[in-house]
Amino acid sequence: MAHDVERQSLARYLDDHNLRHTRQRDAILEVFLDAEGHTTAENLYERVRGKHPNIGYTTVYRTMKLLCDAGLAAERRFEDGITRYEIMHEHHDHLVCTRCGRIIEFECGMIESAQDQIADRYGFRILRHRHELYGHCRDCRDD
Amino acid sequence: MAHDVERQSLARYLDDHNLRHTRQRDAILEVFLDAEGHTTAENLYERVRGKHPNIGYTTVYRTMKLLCDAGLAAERRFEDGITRYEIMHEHHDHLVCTRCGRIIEFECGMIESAQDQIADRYGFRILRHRHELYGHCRDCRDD
DNA sequence: ATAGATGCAAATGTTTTGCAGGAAA
DNA sequence: TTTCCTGCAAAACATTTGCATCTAT
Repeated sequence: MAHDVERQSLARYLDDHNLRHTRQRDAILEVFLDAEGHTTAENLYERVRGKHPNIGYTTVYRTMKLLCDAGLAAERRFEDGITRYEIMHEHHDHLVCTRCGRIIEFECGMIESAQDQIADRYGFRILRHRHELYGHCRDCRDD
Repeated sequence: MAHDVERQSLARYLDDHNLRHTRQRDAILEVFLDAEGHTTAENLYERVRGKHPNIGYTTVYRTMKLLCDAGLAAERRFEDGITRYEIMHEHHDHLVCTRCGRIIEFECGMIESAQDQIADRYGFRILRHRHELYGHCRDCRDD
């Protein structure tokens, strides 16, 4: 069965926190993992509705928050103001195509260490950051 | 008289676009320039009300949009979801203290060129970016 | 049996829009 | 006097909350 690791991970988190294992949580986790990308609450909602026509937005939002707490998902908010959820994995930042909406992940050690230098300069302690490059992807650029 | 350059700059923009020179626009520009920082609409609204008790939020928002179009102001939206306006000047990014709300500007050529390299790698054309470092400033860190 | 979860409707909070009256050119 | 502005109230919009009901344990 696919997504077995994640399901177990969620089960463990629920047990550890005295939370309940419900069919809605299962369904949302499944749909979230199938997307494998930067999914919106709306997209999740519509797709879960396929299997569970009565599920509400509320449950989608609450469950995604739960998945974030459980370390399975991460919230991202780009310029359009809509929250997207991605499957949690190593640290990275994003390129966002403002034409087709494509989101590309990148990672750059040079930038990370430059950030640390800047933080030092100002006596600042960095807890997290947000670094997004907006523009046109290979398929959308005109030049 | 202070802020003379900016007032003239606005006047020129209004003339060029057949827009009107009103006392509200004057007042909001004045209050915006006095702040010299990353001001919210709420803050502007409250301070303009001191001189013009009847002014509405609508006018603040519309005027700030105008000042952005005129190249005098720039909009920034950090993690708290509230739009802040800063006086337009050379390109820079921000350190944001999540305890006291202090905002420090920084600029780093090394990061800029690293970004260009990343864009090249993906065939991406960067139009703009957002780079924010969140954490605790010198006065707020505990370690 | 009971703590917790769900889903609807209503609230939230910031920003935007419709519109009737008001002011600049 | 005509075009643009203003300010109020209401809308927009994504997300959250109150609450009565349901369900996992």
